[in-house]
Amino acid sequence: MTQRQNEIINAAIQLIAEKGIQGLTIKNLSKAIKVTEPAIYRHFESKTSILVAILENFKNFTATISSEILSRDESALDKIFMIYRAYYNKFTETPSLVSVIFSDEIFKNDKNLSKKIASLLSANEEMFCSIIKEGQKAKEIRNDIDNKQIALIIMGAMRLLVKKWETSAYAFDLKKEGKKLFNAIKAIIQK
Amino acid sequence: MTQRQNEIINAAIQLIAEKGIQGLTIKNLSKAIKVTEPAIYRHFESKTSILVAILENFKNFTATISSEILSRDESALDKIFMIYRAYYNKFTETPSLVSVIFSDEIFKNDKNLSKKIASLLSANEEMFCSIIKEGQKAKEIRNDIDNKQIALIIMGAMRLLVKKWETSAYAFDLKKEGKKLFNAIKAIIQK
DNA sequence: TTTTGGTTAGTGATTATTAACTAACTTAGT
DNA sequence: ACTAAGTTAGTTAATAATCACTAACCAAAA
Repeated sequence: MTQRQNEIINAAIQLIAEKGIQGLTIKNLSKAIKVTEPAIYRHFESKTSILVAILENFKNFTATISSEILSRDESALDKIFMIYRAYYNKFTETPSLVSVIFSDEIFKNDKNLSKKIASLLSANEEMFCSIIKEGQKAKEIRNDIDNKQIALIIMGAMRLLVKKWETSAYAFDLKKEGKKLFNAIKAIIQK
Repeated sequence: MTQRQNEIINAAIQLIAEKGIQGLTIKNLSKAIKVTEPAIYRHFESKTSILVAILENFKNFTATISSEILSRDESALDKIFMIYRAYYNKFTETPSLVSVIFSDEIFKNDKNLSKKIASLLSANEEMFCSIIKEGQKAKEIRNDIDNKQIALIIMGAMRLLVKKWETSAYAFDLKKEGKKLFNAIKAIIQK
């Protein structure tokens, strides 16, 4: 990834966040980084490959944090909190990323892309499920509810909080509200 | 709403579900209902007004069920379940609606539209919050967690379940899984 | 001297939308 | 009952604008 490629990717994310996928045109993109339209093609072979790069970028992020957190010797609830925090930090750093990652709409046009985002979501789900299962075995998390249901609740709440943060135009402190939410979830699921 | 207008709206929802907002073109739409492109304009003055009609349609649905359910003399948990069920029924009836309603991406291009969908979400949130508050007063729902956090958890889980149902190409029984989820949430939030 | 990263000018395809026209049906006046 | 006028819902043909993308050229850096 060259500097210019990163610049293009960031501008693309920004554009999607502002105007939706229909706002991501080569014209808008080139205007944003102050070059002419054909200059974009010196750095990406097509518009789709820009979207692929964005997705690949985020995939790297999730792979890194999940492998790092899973390997640690912490309690299940602590692991969940660490994942929460990692996401909130990332989104606080790059708010416009939310619009891209939490919207499969964007990738619906291209089958290749929609598969990619679906696998991202399911990988995340599996991670949460396995952490919860462990927590249940260790009698840290309540056992009367299926781990899949708990994972659904945890992921769903986080996603909605982030989505609300986005629609509020990032008006509140995501990290702070995220911590509040985690405490509520902790109270609810721990044994 | 004439019959033709309804036909157009349904075709539009279908198209969005299949190919995303970028698949919703007047050409595709006219092909779907087997008329020429200009014929569409005999029934809607613009493409945007079709989206407005879809949103208005769903707004009517939510307004109807919420006024109906809120007026009943039921426990808070029962009310929540009835809301859940009403949504699941609606989505089971018109699966493609999910892609439209749960995707603000689609309406991001137009400020008027994005405001509409945001107000839909916040109206829903307020409804859940007030029901939960009542349930807390009646000592039916646990009091140690803020009603806003509980609303976030309830709505978030439902949204994610529906979203998963969509990405699975409606592969499982939404009503059945919805009931399972409700039972889990019930166990978690009741006093 | 070759490579890198830009430019100008243009491609064909597609976009939403409009103009002009028409057949079929409805309504009102005689 | 019959005709005239108007409405409805479609058509063909065309509009300007925009889309992603390309060819050919150029200057500066390696």
